[in-house]
Amino acid sequence: MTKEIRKEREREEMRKIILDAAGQIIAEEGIERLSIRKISQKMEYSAGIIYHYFQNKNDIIEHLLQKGYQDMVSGIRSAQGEEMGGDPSLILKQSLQQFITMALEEGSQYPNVMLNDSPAVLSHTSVLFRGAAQERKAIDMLCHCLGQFQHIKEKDQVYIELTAQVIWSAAFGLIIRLTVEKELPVEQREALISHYLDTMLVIANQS
Amino acid sequence: MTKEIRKEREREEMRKIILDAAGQIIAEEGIERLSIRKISQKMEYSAGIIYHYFQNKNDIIEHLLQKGYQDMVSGIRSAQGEEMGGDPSLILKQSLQQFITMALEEGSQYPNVMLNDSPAVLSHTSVLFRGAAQERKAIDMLCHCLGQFQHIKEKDQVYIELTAQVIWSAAFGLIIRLTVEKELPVEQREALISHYLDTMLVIANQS
DNA sequence: AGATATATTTAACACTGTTCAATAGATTGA
DNA sequence: TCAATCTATTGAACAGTGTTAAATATATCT
Repeated sequence: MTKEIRKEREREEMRKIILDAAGQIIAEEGIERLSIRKISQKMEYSAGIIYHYFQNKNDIIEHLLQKGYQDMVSGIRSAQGEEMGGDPSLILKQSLQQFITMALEEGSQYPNVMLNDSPAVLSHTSVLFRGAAQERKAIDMLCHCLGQFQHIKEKDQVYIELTAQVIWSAAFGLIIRLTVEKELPVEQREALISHYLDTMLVIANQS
Repeated sequence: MTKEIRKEREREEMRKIILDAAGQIIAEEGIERLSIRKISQKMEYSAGIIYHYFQNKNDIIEHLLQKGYQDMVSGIRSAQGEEMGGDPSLILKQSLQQFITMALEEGSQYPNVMLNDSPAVLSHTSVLFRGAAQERKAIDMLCHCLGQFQHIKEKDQVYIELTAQVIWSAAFGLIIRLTVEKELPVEQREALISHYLDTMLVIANQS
């Protein structure tokens, strides 16, 4: 009995070793330079073994992204947990701010993982949506937040959902933009984020 | 003299042959399956020759994307050219509608070129921004359009630019979303686009 | 201890993008 | 027209890729 548990734990440890090695390589050279052989080399194992722990290279990348995404969602959640007098505007603003900040950090920590500008990558942007049961959580949090605005209370659930989706998509587009356009000066980045937040508040505050 | 002209024309013809072959392969199998050897095979030339006409594989892809982007911009321009009584709301709505429609078409015509969900691709999303002097044109058109709204007239140029950027980013995020989430039912897609358009109009119509 | 199952390595396969010396073809000058 | 020059094109090679499968080592169980 306890054997299976230990075996499972060892298996999980090995998976972590692989993911860590991959994450390190991505951080160092970018995801487009990630290769199975490089991972195995960094792990000091042979290349073939990786396929006993992951289906393929994509599987590895998706696991990395899933984790990044999870961090972001829990980041938002903690932002919503903080006391701010129940003011929905403040909560919304803070949550979106937190989301964008974390996404951008994630994207510079694993440069070109969340999003990328090299030939081999923006591929994985998709995982932000596709793989992500986490995404649904984030949108639900947005819906809940929107439901607390005065004028939105009168609308139906579909309206709230659609609005959340639009706000969410807009955040996503902004993040891609800021990730891709590396040469954009800091003050312009901040102005853009700030204007985005203001604009989303306008949307939330009036029909 | 005329020799150089003809040589240049032949060179351009060869480049077109390469681009067409590449575009065909992408349309058939997706960009992640595009390879130099496949292009050369479809052209019925050897692989090496391609490097006499393009620097590398990316160069080819960027040329394809540049073209797609150009089409989109001129699509918006023609939408703005149409008569609609000078109503800025209508013009804005129509332009954004046109942009989204064309981007989604482009993305299904060259599946996974403009955007992609496969491991190897969303890479090229970047070109929508990076390579694109065209993008600036589109944003300028947006700014011009926004400048015609009553309450925006009073704001400064920076405000207009930022608003245009936010609207643009939001469109982009929406396009990615709709491109990636292939399984989303048509009516939901349309509801999302429609709500996006309404929301952008809200932004344009009040501060 | 031997048998069984699992972890790991090694070697191979079929690809990839890219480069470069060799060749074929056209263009030029004498 | 013939040789020389230049350019387009080929074919082979290089160093790499993801992935698979048989062989081997290691641990587990009877």
